[in-house]
Amino acid sequence: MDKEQGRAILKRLKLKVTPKRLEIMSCLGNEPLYLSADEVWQRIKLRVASIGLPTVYRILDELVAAGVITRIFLADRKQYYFLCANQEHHYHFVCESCRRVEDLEQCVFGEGALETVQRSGGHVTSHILQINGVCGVCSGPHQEALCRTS
Amino acid sequence: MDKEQGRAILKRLKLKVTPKRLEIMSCLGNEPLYLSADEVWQRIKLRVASIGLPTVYRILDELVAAGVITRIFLADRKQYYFLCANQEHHYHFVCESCRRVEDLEQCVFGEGALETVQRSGGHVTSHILQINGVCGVCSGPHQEALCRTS
DNA sequence: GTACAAATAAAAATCATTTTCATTTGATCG
DNA sequence: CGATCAAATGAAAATGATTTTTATTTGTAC
Repeated sequence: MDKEQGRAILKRLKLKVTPKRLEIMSCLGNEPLYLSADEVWQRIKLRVASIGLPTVYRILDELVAAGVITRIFLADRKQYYFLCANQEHHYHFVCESCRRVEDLEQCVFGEGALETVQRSGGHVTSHILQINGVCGVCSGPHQEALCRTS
Repeated sequence: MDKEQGRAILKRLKLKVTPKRLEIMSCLGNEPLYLSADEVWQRIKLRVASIGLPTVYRILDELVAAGVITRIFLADRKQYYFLCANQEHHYHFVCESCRRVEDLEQCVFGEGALETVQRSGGHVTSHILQINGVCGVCSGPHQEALCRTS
């Protein structure tokens, strides 16, 4: 994710191309881990003078709403953000140890669920499918949780 | 869910049988909707003298940890709680309009996801599968969102 | 009944997130 | 290029769900 890609995405979304938006996209785009808003802020503060945390939240919300980044819910009630290069799959395996996110190749959202709802006249507006666990690297015998950030 | 059932559950969990725990289980057990901690509090306050909101949170956390009730995550960052009579299925369709929860008969968590993770040496510790939408009743032509609480 | 660990009340603290409002900045159009 | 205006931002404060702390009360087992 370079500046030009970021610029193109913002243009497509009809959002103004500002240095802070570019920095946030660049930050998440070059980061294999999911980050909290505060963590994004800490990282780009070094390069963008005087950006406030509320601005980070606003931009992250915009990008989530536009589908550019994914919001990840964990049990600590904090929200995390992840930019997935693969725009086709929307299911992730998130490692609770090293925070890396793996794409799940297969859509695991079976048809049965949709049918159950539709049969009774309802409709599905959204769903969350998130598989939590510990990835192969972190499960290795000698490096458990070694790659943990923070 | 009557007092005797609640008492049996607490005994099995090796938790003390207290009036407040019984009231909270009774409240959720007779409620077809998912409720916030505050809403549970509002309802049982009427019947249990002087129960504090922190106690409600503590008891709800215990019951979630024990698997008796389910925590529901919505976009408003509040946590909701639901007691599902069916202890066998763990997938729900939650109506964003009337807050009712429907059981999804079929396990929609495909094998593909598990295999992808296990092939790389990782393991799954938990997952969230929650389908949000509007149920058949609320989707009806003349009563959209009419049954919404609050 | 007694003893002791567990449960609770009450008040305050925590802290991620949002709001407000004044100021600045990017995009558009001449 | 400069003017214009809506959009974007900074800074500070507010919000509000949830948690912590500590002293007191209450189940439970003996």
